[in-house]
Amino acid sequence: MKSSYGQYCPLALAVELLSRRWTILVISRLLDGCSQFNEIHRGIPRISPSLLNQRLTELEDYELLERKKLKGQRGYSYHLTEGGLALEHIVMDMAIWGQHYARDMNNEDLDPAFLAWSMHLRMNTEMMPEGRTVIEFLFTGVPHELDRFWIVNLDGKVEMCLKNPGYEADVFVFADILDFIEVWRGFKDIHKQIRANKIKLRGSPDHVKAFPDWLMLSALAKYKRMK
Amino acid sequence: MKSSYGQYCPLALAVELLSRRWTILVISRLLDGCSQFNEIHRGIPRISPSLLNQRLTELEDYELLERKKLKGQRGYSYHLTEGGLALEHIVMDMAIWGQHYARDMNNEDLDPAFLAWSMHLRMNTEMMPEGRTVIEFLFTGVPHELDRFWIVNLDGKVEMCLKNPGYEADVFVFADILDFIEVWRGFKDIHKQIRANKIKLRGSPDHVKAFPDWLMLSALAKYKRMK
DNA sequence: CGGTATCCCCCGCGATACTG
DNA sequence: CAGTATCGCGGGGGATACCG
Repeated sequence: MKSSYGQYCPLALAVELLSRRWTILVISRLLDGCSQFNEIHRGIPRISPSLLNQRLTELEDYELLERKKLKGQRGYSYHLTEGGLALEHIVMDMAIWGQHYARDMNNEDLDPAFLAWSMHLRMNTEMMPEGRTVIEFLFTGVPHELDRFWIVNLDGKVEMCLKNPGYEADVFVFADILDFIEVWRGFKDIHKQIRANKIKLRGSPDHVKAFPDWLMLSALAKYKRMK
Repeated sequence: MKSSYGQYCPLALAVELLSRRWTILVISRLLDGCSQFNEIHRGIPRISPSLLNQRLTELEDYELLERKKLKGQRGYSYHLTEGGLALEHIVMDMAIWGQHYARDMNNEDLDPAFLAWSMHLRMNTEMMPEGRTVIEFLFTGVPHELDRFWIVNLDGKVEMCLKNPGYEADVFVFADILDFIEVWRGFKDIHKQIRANKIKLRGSPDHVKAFPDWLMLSALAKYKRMK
């Protein structure tokens, strides 16, 4: 493979693999515990299946990943090896660095599918009602096909839906996607944004009041932006 | 720039910049204290000047790097900003990870120019004679044009030469480049390799005896290979 | 020395369709 | 669902020459 740098330097050897497009993101999903193909894919919606498969194969070739045949169903289960797991603190530090210092977001970066995926992993189900709770998000500032999604909590098990799940929503959230993501990333305070009418909630008063506590926000929200 | 991932995810925003070819290596040289163009270039011999300049410009655009006009001479002085310096532990951890887990070297990775550059930064001048000491390395296993280089210590100031510096060498080192790099990286013991005749030294007995102590080896040599 | 400018090739990647 | 296969393009980057 000609991504090589022609140097024995350990940093160059590391970067040769890690700097391939999507690779770090794939590893990040694996570190998050995703173990099946489509599970990984949902967390990286914009990679093509063929390229995802290629990346997984490369990681396997480098012995950072093992793929095991699943019993009883098609497909494989993917798990990082010791070498892959050893990347955890590097990937986390890169994410924190990104939160601190990476460029500002622009409109191209506001993929709702990824937001939905992130959110469904970080709902504070302890604070949510028992049984089924359905939240419908309706965004402006995104293409029509992606302007809404649903988060469904059923007794602690949270799912995301990009298509109408068929249940009536308990809470509706209206916002410009940028405003919402700024809250999600910890740049703005949700209560202020609600008061400023940047985020509008509809539903029963109890639910609407409780809603802000249902969101744990991005795991990186606690790291403040530098400069 | 279309290296974007279409995600607001801080990790994706970080990787979008950091995973460009050569970028991490450029940052690494800057972290090592290289501040001028050709100084950086010597530490990354295989990048083309135009691409190096492009990478520096990108880092500047992302405000990780400042270029200041030099007074009294052409060119600029390059310095990492706070955001760039904040990458230090990430880059170091990646290098350590590479030493632990990256793929094995092969013949394509054994660039003598880079070895020379690495060595001249890590000579133990305290252990070397006063005045001028010239070491000539002669390697097998590399293209003829690059099969020798010189390391010159003059009272603690070490320079590397890819062309004959004109001084008679005090010590000659003959080795296959792979054998030598395995020592340099800490995979093999230099004394054993000398005894096994894998590394041959010629010169005055005092110099030959002292030579192993002149090398500090790679800064990563202390990290042992895993698996 | 310290960069710029140009040219062109190759292949990485995106898109899409397909299959068990 | 869990991947495979194919195809075509765009531009990233390698090589090289140039310039003050």
